[in-house]
Amino acid sequence: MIIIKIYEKDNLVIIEAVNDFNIEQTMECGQCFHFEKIADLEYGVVSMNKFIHIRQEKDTLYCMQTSLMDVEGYWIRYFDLERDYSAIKAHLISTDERLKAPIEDKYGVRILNQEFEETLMSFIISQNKQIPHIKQIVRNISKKYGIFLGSVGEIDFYSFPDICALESITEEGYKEMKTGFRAGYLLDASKNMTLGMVKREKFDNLSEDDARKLLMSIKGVGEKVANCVMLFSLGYRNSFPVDVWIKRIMEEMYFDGKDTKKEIIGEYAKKNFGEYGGYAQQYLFYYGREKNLGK
DNA sequence: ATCCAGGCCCGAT
DNA sequence: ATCGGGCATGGA
Repeated sequence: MIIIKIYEKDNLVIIEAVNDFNIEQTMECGQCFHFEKIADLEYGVVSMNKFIHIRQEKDTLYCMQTSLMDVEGYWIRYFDLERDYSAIKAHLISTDERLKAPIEDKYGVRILNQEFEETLMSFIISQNKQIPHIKQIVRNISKKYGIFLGSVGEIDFYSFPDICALESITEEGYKEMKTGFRAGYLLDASKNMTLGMVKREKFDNLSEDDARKLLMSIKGVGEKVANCVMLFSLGYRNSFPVDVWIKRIMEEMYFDGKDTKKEIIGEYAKKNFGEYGGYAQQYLFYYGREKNLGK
């Protein structure tokens, strides 16, 4: 049972008694590309035409440039603060001792509930790119096609274009955003969304396999991107994306350092981590990437 | 300079 | 079914 206290004071929204949460770990672990670090444990975050300026001190979150309504109605769920991560972590460690170090080191990671459209577009952009480049492209697209939401010092924040705004972007437009060969993929994704073949509501009652199949009907969306979208925006917390990093990390930790196909790694995760696969993946990914595991 | 990045498509076996 | 080359762009 999770009990957090939310109230308004001096033009701030304060969230108290938050456990298993670290704003830096949650933002920097690689699941999200639309935020800026302001200072230690202080971030500006954009999602769904909303902006929040948030600072953490121990188990208290100070929310600025937002409202009580948005914190209660949107950000609590965005940061996944209503979920009992102590139980999740205890379960994972009890099923696999090897997860203990990653989980204890990255104790404050939470899987965000991100907006579907932006997440899909962002992870299409992510292929064959490094995280800073991905952030830069998302920033550029938002600045050109989104809406100004606010600023902190010199840093301006813009919304990622909604479906309506996406409709106006051509393949040339995406290329101007330096998306390279992904421009055609992005166009196909936005067409699928504006024409209604792929939209958020369609996933409400879809099995994991059907959801993945639907996402992969978009050109430029393979298994890895589909799994990321499912995990980070559609609530499929069992989804275990296997990228080059997770492949290396899993080979080192679970396959005796031997070259192993992504498919085999995915099957291993499904069998051993089950419903908690997504959490395991994120602890392993963040921990392993920072420690350069397998390289 | 060469290599590679939170991959995927496509054509050749 | 599986494998490898190619792909835009930018940083190490």
